[in-house]
Amino acid sequence: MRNPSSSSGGTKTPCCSKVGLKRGPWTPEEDELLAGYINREGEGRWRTLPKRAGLLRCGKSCRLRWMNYLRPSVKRGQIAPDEEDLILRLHRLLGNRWSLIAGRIPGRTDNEIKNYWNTHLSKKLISQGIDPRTHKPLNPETQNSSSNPPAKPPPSKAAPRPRSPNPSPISSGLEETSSGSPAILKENDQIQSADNTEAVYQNGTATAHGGEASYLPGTQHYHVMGLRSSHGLSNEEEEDLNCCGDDVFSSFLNSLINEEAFPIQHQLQQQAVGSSRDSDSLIPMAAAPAFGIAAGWDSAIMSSVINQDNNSRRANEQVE
DNA sequence: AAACGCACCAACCGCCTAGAT
DNA sequence: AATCTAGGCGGTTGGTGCGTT
Repeated sequence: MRNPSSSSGGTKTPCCSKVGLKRGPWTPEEDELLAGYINREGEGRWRTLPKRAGLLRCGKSCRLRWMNYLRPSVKRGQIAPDEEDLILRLHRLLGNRWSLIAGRIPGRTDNEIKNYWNTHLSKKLISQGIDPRTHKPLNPETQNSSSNPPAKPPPSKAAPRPRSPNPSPISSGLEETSSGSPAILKENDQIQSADNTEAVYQNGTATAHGGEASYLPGTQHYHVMGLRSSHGLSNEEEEDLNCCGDDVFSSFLNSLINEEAFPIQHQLQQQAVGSSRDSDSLIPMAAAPAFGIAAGWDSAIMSSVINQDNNSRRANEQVE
């Protein structure tokens, strides 16, 4: 499928030097070998798994095949309307954190959700005049006339799907500031929000001046805004989080996901927009109102989702 | 019937982080 | 502290099928 020698100059991981390894679509025989081996021996040690299982594949390829296709818990078939709705809501809150989104939709993989987003939902939003990245109206004028139907027609069919080698810097409103630089909070970092609310991240606690105080215990080195993976928490930290309010965070997220939360959000956003000239701020709806609140929401959301992610992973492990 | 273009999605790539040494 | 290894993530690619011309 791809030319192995085409990798450009950068450092190669051992896995990338796949000399004599098979690539491309998996055959039923390979699937059987892989599934059979994992059912006998369990997941893990992906690098050496192919050899032990008698496969001429790299470990990454095996892992991907198992995770996205062969796992018993993977749900096949069409995305249901309620799943689609959930994806939309979660994406509005989380941006392109596909694995986190997938963690809240049982049986769906991050790859599947990512593909579905790129091929269906982003187009759907565009056709509704909504920017799929920010979930804001594409045409600023429609922002002032909220009751109007989407005025922006979808781009012509000729518009190619995004394959740019230099994708837009805005991958997610949650992790980008209006200047386009990642908003990754470290200890004592300060962020100036659109409404001049200052947020300070101190010693694992995100606080806000001029906004609502918030908390996120035990995440000193975690990317609160620019969350990258779910590995930020040690087991102890996870336990801490679990014992001090996973349920609260989870239900909080659920309430954000649920329809009834959005009127409040919208109201707050209107206030923020009204007090800010930066109406193009990339902070998404969930984070737009006042940064102080947003920081708390983000933290809560991230925390909740991380735990949900871990919980579902544990559940999956138990099932398997 | 053939050629063409588009949409879909499985698979790959590069990069990052955590843990081990 | 530095280096290595493994696992995981998001972005991107390209094969394939299907509809249109």
